[in-house]
Amino acid sequence: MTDRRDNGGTDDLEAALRGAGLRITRQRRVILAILAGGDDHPDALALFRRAARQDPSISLSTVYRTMKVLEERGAIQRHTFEGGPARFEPADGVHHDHLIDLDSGEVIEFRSERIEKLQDEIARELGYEIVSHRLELYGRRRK
Amino acid sequence: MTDRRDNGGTDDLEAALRGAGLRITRQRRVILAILAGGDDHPDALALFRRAARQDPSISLSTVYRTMKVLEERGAIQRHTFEGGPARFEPADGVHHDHLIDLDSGEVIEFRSERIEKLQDEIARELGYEIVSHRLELYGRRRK
DNA sequence: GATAATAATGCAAATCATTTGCAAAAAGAA
DNA sequence: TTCTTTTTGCAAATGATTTGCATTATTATC
Repeated sequence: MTDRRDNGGTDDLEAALRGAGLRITRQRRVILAILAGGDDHPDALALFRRAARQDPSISLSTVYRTMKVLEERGAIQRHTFEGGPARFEPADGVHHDHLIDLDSGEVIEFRSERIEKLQDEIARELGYEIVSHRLELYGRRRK
Repeated sequence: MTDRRDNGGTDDLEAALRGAGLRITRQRRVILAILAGGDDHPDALALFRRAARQDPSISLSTVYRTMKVLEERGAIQRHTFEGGPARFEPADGVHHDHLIDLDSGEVIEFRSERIEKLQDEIARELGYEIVSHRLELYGRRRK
């Protein structure tokens, strides 16, 4: 059995993934724990570096491959903010949009029922059905 | 003097760019005309192919370089929709957001004063000042 | 219009983020 | 433990975009 320190509640996720036919490898377990543990939106390289601290043998390809699999299974969400590389966050189920701090790169999550509703209206008026959307605000702290 | 067929009103833009210290080269003139002429959102390669029809000597690097310069001067806008390469559109001055048809790749422009206002409110509440934003709806035609 | 100074071009090579082929290693089922 | 199949690490490939450099073209000037 692996160690029993708090893993941020990844056990059930692991079970779900295993149930979906995925193998829970040492590297996947490490990555899952990092995702569940952090509250930021790391990119593949950041994830790789953090993972490498726990398991120096892990490779960047594995991080990318794992991200792809997790995304397909709906376990994480991938965001590609202006400019930079893709950044990931565990899918908590509740949809939200993002405000990116242009100075620090920090990502703040928010949610607006009213905006969501307006988006639907607009799409409908144009004869479309929304499959997904992306709303990102880029700004700086007001002093 | 070059030919005098309709150029979609690029003359004033050319003048403005020249005034900003830019040289209006044969290739830039071609690219400008294409941008002004089409009402879609072509990517660099599409732009390159269209330009090559009028001037086979043009290179893809020049297209990229021109896009960068035009963007810096505010003459065009660059959009990077999910997945694909950057796509460009002449900056008409009026801000708008985009609805991308997932089946055809077609881009429909729209504008919602109410959404803009809500975005400002949200940013303000979070202690931020919006510098730019991006709102993209991805959907399919409702049948 | 000729000329000089400087910006822009084409090409190939470089870069960045990400993906992929492949042989070796590990996971899960039996 | 054994077998089958997935996953891994590594290196090489990819796709989009950028860049170095020698050459060419544009524009201000005479």
